[in-house]
Amino acid sequence: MGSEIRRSMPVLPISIVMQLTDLTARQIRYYEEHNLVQPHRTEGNRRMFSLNDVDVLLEIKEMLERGTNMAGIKKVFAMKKHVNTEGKKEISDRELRRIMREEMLQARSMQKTSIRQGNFTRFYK
DNA sequence: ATTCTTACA
DNA sequence: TGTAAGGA
Repeated sequence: MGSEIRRSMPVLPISIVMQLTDLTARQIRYYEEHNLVQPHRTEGNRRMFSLNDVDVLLEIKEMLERGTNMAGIKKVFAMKKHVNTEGKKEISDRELRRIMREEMLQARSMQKTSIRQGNFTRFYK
């Protein structure tokens, strides 16, 4: 598992990440404030992103384009973390229930958006 | 030349 | 979210 360390290596300055994701510096910093990404900092306080960070930002961008707001994105990532932590092989009924509950809360937290955006099935791939 | 933080006619 | 201001 040496490719993983490489993907986690902080080597990209924000200008490059902007080009790679088509996100503005403002947006990237904003998502960091919400702890969706945690870029490394250089001695001069410059942000340095890893390829994994870029992937996360791309996922955020896609969800944004689908109409998901910050609240929804945060919940999705929180769910992902739990799913990954507890293994994607067997998911207990209890966990499935919790995930579905989170989905409902997410849908409720968003104005008129349908549960379409919360289709959690994509977290199992 | 770049990026950072803070703040909002 | 954009953008101006003032530092680093």
